[in-house]
Amino acid sequence: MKEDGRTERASRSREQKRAHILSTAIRVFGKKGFHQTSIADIVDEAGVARGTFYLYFESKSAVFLELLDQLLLHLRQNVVGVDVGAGARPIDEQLLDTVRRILRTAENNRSLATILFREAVGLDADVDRKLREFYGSIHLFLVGSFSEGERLGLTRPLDTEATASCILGSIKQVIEQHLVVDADAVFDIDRFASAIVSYNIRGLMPHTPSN
Amino acid sequence: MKEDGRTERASRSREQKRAHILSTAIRVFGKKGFHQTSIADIVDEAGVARGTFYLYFESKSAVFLELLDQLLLHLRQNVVGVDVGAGARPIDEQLLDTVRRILRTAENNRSLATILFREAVGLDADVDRKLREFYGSIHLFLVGSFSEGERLGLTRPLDTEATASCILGSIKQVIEQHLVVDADAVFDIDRFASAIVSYNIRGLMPHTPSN
Amino acid sequence: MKEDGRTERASRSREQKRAHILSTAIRVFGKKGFHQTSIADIVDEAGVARGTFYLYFESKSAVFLELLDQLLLHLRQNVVGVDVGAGARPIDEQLLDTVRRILRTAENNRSLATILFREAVGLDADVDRKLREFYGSIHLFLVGSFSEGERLGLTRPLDTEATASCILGSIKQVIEQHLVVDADAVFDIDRFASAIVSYNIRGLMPHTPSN
Amino acid sequence: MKEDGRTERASRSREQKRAHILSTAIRVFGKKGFHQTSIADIVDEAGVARGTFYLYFESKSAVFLELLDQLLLHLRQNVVGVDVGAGARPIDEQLLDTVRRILRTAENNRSLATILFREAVGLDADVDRKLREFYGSIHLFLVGSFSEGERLGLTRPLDTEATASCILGSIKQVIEQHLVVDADAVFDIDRFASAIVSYNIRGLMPHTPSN
DNA sequence: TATGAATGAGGGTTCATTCAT
DNA sequence: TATGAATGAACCCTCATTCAT
Repeated sequence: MKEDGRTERASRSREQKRAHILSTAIRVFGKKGFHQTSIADIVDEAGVARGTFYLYFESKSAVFLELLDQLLLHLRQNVVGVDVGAGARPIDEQLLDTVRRILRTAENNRSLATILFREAVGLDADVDRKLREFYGSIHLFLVGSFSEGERLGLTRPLDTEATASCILGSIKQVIEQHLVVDADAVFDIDRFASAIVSYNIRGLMPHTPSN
Repeated sequence: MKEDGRTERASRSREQKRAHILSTAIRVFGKKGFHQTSIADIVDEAGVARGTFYLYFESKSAVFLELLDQLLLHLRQNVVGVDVGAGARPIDEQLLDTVRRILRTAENNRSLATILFREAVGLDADVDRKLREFYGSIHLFLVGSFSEGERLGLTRPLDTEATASCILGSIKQVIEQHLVVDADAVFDIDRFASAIVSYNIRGLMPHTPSN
Repeated sequence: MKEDGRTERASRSREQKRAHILSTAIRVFGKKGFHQTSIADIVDEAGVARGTFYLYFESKSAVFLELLDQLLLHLRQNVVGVDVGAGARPIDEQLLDTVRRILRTAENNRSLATILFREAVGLDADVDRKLREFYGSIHLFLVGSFSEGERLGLTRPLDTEATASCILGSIKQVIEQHLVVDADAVFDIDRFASAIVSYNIRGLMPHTPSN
Repeated sequence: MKEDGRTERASRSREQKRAHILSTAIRVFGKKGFHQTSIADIVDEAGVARGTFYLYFESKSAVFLELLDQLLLHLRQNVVGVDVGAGARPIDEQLLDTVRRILRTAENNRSLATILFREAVGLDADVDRKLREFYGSIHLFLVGSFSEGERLGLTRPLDTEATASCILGSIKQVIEQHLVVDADAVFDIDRFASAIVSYNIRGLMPHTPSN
């Protein structure tokens, strides 16, 4: 039977509908919060039947976990180490780029970011673990970078763990305050990225730059 | 009249019972989280009847709001400006003391802090407003301090708003990471306070200290 | 505090309400069958709120298990061995009494019996196990009785297991056919008890009685 | 016209597919029970699409009704009267053959028999009526046989109705106990048929046979 | 005929809150 | 004031059945 065309089309449509429900869920979760959002809210907004939701997602928690994964994946891709090789671009420029990418990702996924910052913790064991792993891996990455930086003389000696928390917290707070709380204000990525890097760099570098 | 004594005693007892229920609620919320905690959990643990709870608190949200108030009050009391007058103690020492007090308050109210960091956001409109006000006032205070500091030549020119978020985020993250997430580890207040201040000061000061 | 009276009264009332819901459940299950009965049916008929049901019973299955226990207990109490001692009443009279008691128990709990015969099997693992245990213990008891009877020369040599099934089946079928299926007909206990015993005895006795 | 061939083939295939689904349903119902079996279980196991099921059967109940019909037909064919004419084989041999055939039918359709005994009653009105009719007709047949037997002096005077229930119950219980409950044990047809007939005959015959 | 995505009524259960005692 | 039984709205989820392709 030559059903490829049909199957393929169906498959495409399946993907689309799944994506449609997922993006609706993101929007609604972002607007009302996880606990305040009922399956009814999502399916009403998405214009599908109650049961349809369960064709694509196992449960309310499952869809949340999925959109969380999606955001964490985006963010992870933007956290990269700096290139310290000869001929590499200046470190502060590299850092600026990284922070910019992170902020841009957050801005492009404002609903997701809102969810991440407003709801994600304390939801359920799976979500908690996932978040701990995510922040844990970022934390670990920063700790490693500081050790390396110190070895290369790029940073002063630091309490690497505490400092990693400080930097992580800086970025989180900027996103939370200026993207999530002040949801209606424009989010000036360059401004905030510069401020973060400038603030952080000066706190890390062994010598004050001449400028 | 004997009435007075009775009333007073009753009144005292009323306050005590209220406090008893409140502290029980703090404990239970801290252990299980807000949504996972039912009124049944609280009254069972407190050893009072279901209805009694509603004699002292309007609702589940109301009790949460109250314990939130309690924590925010504690914290607010510890955020004080530095004394820049002649003969004042060195600024970094003053800052160190402030951060120490904040961390100590968090440690002394670990359940409350846990709730604050894990549950408070996105709960309901009242809680949200209260948190926004709290962080907003801290933020404002920091912005004001930076302006003043800049005027006095104590800090370099800064994006005051963004930098305020960075500092706030640093402290929040240290508490969240090392007090809430690593709940079983010892929380070395002096170490973390030093790290925070050291990290922040060097990022703020116009000139690198000589050491 | 002298709350004994209140507590006691409350306790009594609690028992009564529980019994009320249970008997309602028996009636409704008996009328509509387990699967066709919803919690809504029971609480509507009992005149209590949905949630009230769950104050007294853990689940729909739990209430079923409980009423099943109740009936099996009644029935078990009526299955007793015959007294073969000197001066004991004639065996057939004793058997007649036993069968009469069983049938009477079934009649007095017609709804329960209906449920037992119409619904109980295949419902869920717990129920299944309980029924298997019940019939198994009856079966075992009969097998033992036959062995003993054979030893005493009271019965002819038999395939004890198969014969136990036959007798058990006889009684079950009489109840099912004449109490459950012909629910509107009068259930003449004496007649059916006599028929069962007469039919069974003659199949078991080593010698045909002279008449 | 080639049409015929195609139609015939299609028709054959239609019948085959129907039979395939039906036998799958029997297997699945027998394994999991009616209520625990979903349409999804059946179509998955059968390897057809959900909608296809409804091309061949009206509903879940309808397919159950049909497989019930199938089993009842098998069983009905095996319940035949004894030949009392001159030169006929001994009555007990004839009865033994009948019981053997019944047990063999049950064994050959173990899934169906399991369904019959574990699920059939209380399912829905149609099934109930069908079962009542079936057992009613067997019952009627036995009652008639006893009347005839009494007239011919082959049986003692009996409460024909009650006794018919007893015999029916014996056979049912043996099947239920030893084929359905002890599903893993070997089902020794000859043994159980002998036991049933021996037990029943001696309970029915006016005189003890000389052996 | 065959498909399988879509439907939506209906299920059992929970729990914050009320209120008669 | 204290009690705890009672309430019932709201929740998440299932699944027999339908229907566009």
